[in-house]
Amino acid sequence: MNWDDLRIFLAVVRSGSVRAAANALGVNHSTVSRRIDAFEKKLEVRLFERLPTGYLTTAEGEDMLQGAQRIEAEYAALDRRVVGRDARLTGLVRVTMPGALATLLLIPDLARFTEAYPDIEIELDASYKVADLSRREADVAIRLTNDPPDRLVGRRLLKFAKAIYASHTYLARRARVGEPPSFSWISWDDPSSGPQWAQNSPYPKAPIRHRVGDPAALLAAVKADMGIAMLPCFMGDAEPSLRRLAAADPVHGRDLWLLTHEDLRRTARIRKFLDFMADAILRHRDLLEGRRPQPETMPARPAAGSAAPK
Amino acid sequence: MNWDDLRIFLAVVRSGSVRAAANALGVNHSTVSRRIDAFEKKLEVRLFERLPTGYLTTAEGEDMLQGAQRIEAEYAALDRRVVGRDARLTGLVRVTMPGALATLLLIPDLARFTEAYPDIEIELDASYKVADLSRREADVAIRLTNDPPDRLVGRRLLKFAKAIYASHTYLARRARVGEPPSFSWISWDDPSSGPQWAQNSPYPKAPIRHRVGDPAALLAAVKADMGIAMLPCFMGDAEPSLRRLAAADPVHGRDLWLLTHEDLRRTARIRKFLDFMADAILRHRDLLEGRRPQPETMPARPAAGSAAPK
DNA sequence: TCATAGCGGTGCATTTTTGCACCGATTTTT
DNA sequence: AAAAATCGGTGCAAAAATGCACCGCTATGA
Repeated sequence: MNWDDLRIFLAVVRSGSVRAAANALGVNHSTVSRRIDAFEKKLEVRLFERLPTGYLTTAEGEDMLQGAQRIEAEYAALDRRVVGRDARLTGLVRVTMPGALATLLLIPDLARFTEAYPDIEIELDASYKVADLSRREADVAIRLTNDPPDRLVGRRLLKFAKAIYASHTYLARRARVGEPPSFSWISWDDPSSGPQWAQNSPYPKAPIRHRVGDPAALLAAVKADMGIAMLPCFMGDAEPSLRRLAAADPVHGRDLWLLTHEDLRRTARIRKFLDFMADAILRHRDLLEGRRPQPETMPARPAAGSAAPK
Repeated sequence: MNWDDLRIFLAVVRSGSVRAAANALGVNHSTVSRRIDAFEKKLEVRLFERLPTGYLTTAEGEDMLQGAQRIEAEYAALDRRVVGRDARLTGLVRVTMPGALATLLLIPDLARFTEAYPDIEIELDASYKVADLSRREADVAIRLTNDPPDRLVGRRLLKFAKAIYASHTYLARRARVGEPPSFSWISWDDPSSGPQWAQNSPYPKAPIRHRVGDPAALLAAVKADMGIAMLPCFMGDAEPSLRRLAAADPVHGRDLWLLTHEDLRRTARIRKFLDFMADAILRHRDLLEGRRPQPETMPARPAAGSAAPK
């Protein structure tokens, strides 16, 4: 058996089509089609049904899946073992972090790192997908969580702050002195927020009028006077045209972690990257923890009472 | 990582050279050389030192070995799982058995099996190497043992008999009536026999004059009047020119087993083969258990006492 | 000492694998 | 209903892998 066939097999099982698998594998879709055909011929087993919408794994294919996954896990462990012993400051570091954090804050720090270590390459995944570090989908994760996975090691750097923001223009129009504010929410489709977060907010009566799935777009919407929104403080406080509402302290829902896999923590280039980025992020600590608000130019009073959502 | 690289790596570690590995893998030695070079370049690790006498695994290569072996074991299990579900009476069955048993007894039975099942192919390994059935070096083992491995399933068919034989001509020359016999031993270089077996035999004073490493050659040497030897009864009793000495019962050292791997026992073609060969071997039971001695034409008296070796 | 047998490595030809471009079918979106 | 986007599959050219034949080196055996 050519052992590489299983790698193709797994990609197709997971992706559901030869084209998606080809994308994941970085090869042409015709290659995947032919590799699966050859693999089935060799085993004399039908692994997939060919449908117009893609490949459907057969019962025999399902039957191979657990064994294939164990093999994949072993390859990943071997790979980490090899990479883990690399003492050189050269090579690739794969990094995953929230896109907004990258784009609006940390890209200059990444740039400084690559200048300091010209033989290290960064591959940045800012897609919000949760990378599997055991399979080296990423080597380092900068992640917002209160529950880091057991297999990962790293540092809890700081408490990540959010607050409610609006534009000056919006406030001038919607929050006149002596009148209750007539705000509406722009919400972020964030699965980690429950459906009641607006009701638990300082503006429970404000309706959710817009929904935006991308944090950068959310920021743009607030700046465009479309409503109020809960934004990370590093985003909101960096914009002169925006103002915090609810003069109370911002909320600290989750922590910001800097994580890698146990097997990679001694990899020289990864250690350097971790140390460098810990340092860089801690220099942004006040901004990230919400201690750099814009000076108030037009105060707004929130409704009495309720704590803001996480 | 191209997962097939590990298969090449393992073969080289085990074989000690690219040429031996190429033989084991069934490819050209230049392919192995290039594959290892490419693998090392990809990992940026030196796995082997190149010596004039072959490849020597480096510390980094040794470090990968256990992981690689686990991966190999998983592939083997997957392979068995796939083969184990094969309900057709077609395909290859790999069989291992002692060469002498094949050549001098069971080849006609194998021939009858392949006539009965024309779509099943037999690959016979009669090399005396102990095949690893978990890696499908063989699917079926006909094996002399008193300690079958736990992972294998099968039947203990019969007690395998050996006895001391000489040619008629030899006996006429060396065992005259009224005189102590002046025999010498031809021994088989069998690591499973201790060094004292001759002293524990009925002819402890007979010196070991010859050593022969191949059972077929041992038989030929006895027929050529070179001495006496312990032979399997199915060999000795089938030769009219030979006679048993020590008229006592032959010795039954080990049992004859018919074995396969647990995962393959439901493979249709393997079940058929096992049933067929069990039947065939049991039809040879009397011969294999030593109950078909040639009629004595010139009896010889052994020294009093000692049991024969296993 | 010399012949033989083993070894690793490589140029070139052959074979195999892969990518490209395209096809037709089906599903989804406008 | 039509356009667009997805899908699986395939002919042909390009790229990669492999085999063949050979080289030079070292170790072993006669």
